[in-house]
Amino acid sequence: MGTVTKALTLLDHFTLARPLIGLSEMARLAGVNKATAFRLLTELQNAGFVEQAGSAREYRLGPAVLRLASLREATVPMREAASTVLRTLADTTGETAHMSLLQGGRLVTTVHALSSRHGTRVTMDDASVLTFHGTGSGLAVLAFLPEPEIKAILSAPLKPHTQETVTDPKRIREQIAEVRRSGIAESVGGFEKDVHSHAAPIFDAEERVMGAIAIAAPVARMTPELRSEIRAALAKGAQELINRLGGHVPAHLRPAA
Amino acid sequence: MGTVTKALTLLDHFTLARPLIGLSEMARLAGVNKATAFRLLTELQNAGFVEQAGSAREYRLGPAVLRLASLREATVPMREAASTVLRTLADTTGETAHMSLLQGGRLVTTVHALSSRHGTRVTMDDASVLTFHGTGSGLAVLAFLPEPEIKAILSAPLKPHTQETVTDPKRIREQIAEVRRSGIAESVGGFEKDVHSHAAPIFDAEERVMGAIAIAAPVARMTPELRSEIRAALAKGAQELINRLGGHVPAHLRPAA
DNA sequence: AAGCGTCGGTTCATTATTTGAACCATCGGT
DNA sequence: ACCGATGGTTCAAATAATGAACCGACGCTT
Repeated sequence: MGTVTKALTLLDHFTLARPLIGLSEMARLAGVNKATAFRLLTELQNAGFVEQAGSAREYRLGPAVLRLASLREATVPMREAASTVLRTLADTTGETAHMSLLQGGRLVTTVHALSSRHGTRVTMDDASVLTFHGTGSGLAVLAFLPEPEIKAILSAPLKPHTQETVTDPKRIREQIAEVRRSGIAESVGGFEKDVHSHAAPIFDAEERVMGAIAIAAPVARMTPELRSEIRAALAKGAQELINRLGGHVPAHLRPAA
Repeated sequence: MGTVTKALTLLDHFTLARPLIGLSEMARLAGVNKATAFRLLTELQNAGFVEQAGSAREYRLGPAVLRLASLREATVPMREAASTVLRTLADTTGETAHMSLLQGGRLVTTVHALSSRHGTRVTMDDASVLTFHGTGSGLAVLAFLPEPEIKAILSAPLKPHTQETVTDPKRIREQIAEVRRSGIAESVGGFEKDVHSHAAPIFDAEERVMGAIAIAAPVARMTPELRSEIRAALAKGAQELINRLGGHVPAHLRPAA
């Protein structure tokens, strides 16, 4: 692994749950020598990607990422496009909508929109990492990944998040076959208990899957009517978002739509 | 220079004016061998920091920066805090307000707020880089930087942006002395012609200057009344923002306020 | 269509950087 | 006073980065 990759990997260990990381802890998390971690963090710090916070000298993400994100958004206005689509989805279905994107082999939630129709709703955070096997979004993406990548993902150990998480590769294969037929993925309680999520894949200009949009509702509220409403809204929303982002649905999928 | 720093330096060459950069061009801009640029870009690409766009295979910033920015904002909600303060400033003064932050030795505009009171107004972009000598924000920050850094900045060649840009180190020294006295920096037409900008420094928890907030108005609209209104609003806004961000004004400055 | 310049990408021997075990000094808890 | 942890530093050994030259492809001009 190159040094640069290693340095950037360090940044992946910052999460919402762990926004501050000390030197030794970082070395442990990333599996590198403490001296190496120190040198890499120092370089990241000089570039403004991390900074040292407060008393314990722990590291956290720095302001440089804001500049880059601002530029990215100016170049590819994805957040903006997605958030209007998600807003519509959340409003029409009354449930929580979110978009996740494929980033370096992982699926990361990037934008979300909550509905205020119900007192209870599924809450979402941006920047959280989803699994391929346990979430609707994950299945939606997995179904349209190139076969070698599917194989790699399914042959690695699949951690169950809840008692209902499907971890048997064979059953997941069946699930993604169904996703390919219908264009919509579904997962009940696979990531968080009592959450029923539907998702539709998003494709880029080269017809590769780049992420998914999803709607997550409490299991208790799911009815056949809501289910078909959600699936219809998702299909429409996904198509619109793909258009806005300049993407294309693969040819072999279009007839079904 | 470390390899990581070199890789991150590549990212600095993406700007609003140049969001797409080809391999050879990047090598030229960054002053590295084409093979090196290729390897670094490939590593950045695998981490999602850049991606290859469209037909000419040019590179642009990737989606990974969005995740990091989202996390940074969750950890240090600076944009949010700043944008409410800037909103108030823009509303009370009727002019454009913006915040710039020190990042790796450069001053980068991070958030801005426009006023709708007048038909003409100064327009701003996020993520643009300001010079220390030609802008109000630059002078506000420069005045409170450690002496060695001031020296380094003033001994490098200072490019004039307009005919009115002050580039004589001696005169700049005088300007920042005045900034230290009053706490407010001022620059007329130094960056863009016909723009009169006022700025106040922002300090972090260790009393180091971390950036500035500024108000930019058309020269034609500047009157003694507006000027004192702006200076008062800026002083108040800066103090509030410093509080919200958990910073402290250096002890030797406080008596003056 | 031949020539030219540029592009993105690749190769490989040389070189310079990264690496990691061991080492400090410091801090908080027992 | 000790223990175990922390952030940070050192230096010889190992490894990864480097850059000149090269490739095929593309778009011009002649």
